[in-house]
Amino acid sequence: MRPNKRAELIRKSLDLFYRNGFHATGMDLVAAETGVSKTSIYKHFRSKEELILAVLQLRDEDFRGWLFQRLEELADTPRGQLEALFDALGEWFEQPGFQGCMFIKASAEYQAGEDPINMQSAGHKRLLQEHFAGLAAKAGAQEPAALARQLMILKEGAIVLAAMNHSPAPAGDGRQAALALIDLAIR
Amino acid sequence: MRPNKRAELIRKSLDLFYRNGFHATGMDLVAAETGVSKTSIYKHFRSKEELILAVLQLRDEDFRGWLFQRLEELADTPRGQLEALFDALGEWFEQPGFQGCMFIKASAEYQAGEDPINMQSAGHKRLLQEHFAGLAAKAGAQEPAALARQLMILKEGAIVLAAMNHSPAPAGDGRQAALALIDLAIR
DNA sequence: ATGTTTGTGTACCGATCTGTTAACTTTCGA
DNA sequence: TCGAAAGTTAACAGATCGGTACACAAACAT
Repeated sequence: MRPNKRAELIRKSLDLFYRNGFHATGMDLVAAETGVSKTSIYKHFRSKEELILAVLQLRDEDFRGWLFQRLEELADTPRGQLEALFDALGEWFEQPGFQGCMFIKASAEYQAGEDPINMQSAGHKRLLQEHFAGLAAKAGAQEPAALARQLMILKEGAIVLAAMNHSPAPAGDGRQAALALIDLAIR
Repeated sequence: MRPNKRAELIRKSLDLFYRNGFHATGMDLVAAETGVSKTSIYKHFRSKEELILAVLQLRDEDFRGWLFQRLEELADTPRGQLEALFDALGEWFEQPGFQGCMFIKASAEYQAGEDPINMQSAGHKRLLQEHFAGLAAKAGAQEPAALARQLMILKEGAIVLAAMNHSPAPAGDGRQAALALIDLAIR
């Protein structure tokens, strides 16, 4: 399979899983929507789980790449980038196809702690948290890790509520809370 | 069906859906685990969706009843009850079977805005938010609704991260953030 | 030109999905 | 005690699930 075709298969699968959920999306639908026969799919992915893991890896790279770049565009200081977090999230919430965080949904459907899908989802969150902790340290926070954990909590909560209520409003409330917490953590 | 038996069916179904997920739990398993024949189940619930809605209603009553009572036990002032929120959540996170918020998972699996399951999940969150807003108003917050929305974001984020990482730690971080936000909102 | 790899469509596998039909038991009030 | 209501088991629909077998067609390097 040409690398392009493989990448396209993963990306289209991502759209399907993101819109319909994982259990609710059958491999027949994946084959029909991607235009790749089920036989070929199973020649490159030993199971549906392996395809999901590839989808999550793409999502991880895409999302972190987008978010970190957007933060750099919005601010050029570490503190400024932390403060811009919920501005970027607000832009995401307003995108037409926004349906919440793919990793939250993945770990909700595959919630066993030792499940590879759950572990990969947790890994994504860990990478985000480490990035925020690095920014917090550069910004001079007294407890960078603690601030990063607080911002992560705000971020996940805002995503969940925005998705459930189909409203971008939680970005504004999260932003206000984040600014206050950042202000307290960095003097 | 005796009311007791019906209630038991719903409660056992709740456990199954909570542990395994909604799509991943078949009605055959529900019948086997509850001891109620599938024929009888479908005599009292027209579809799996109706059973899920009954389960969510029970969960809503149980959870709000438990949380609000626990807050009253932990503090006797409105502000104290808001401050005790993450102490109560921490207790929940440490319970053996904790697997996250049932409504977040329900709305993740049934994410269409007009889906009754999604609407019922959003209704549960709205009731919680209104309760917090009432407490915030009694506590003298300048913008009770805004504080309630911020606390909701913290709450959902802490639940999601505690479930994904199988750790009660987010309760402590959420508590610290909540105390700071409450202190800023109520002078 | 030829043989190998790679992908294709199609039909199929056994299992499971939600939901139903039918005949038989239990329960329980009149 | 009798008869309706409600529950039971068991088999069965029709569809879909994840995954595979097989025969065939295109692409490719040699």
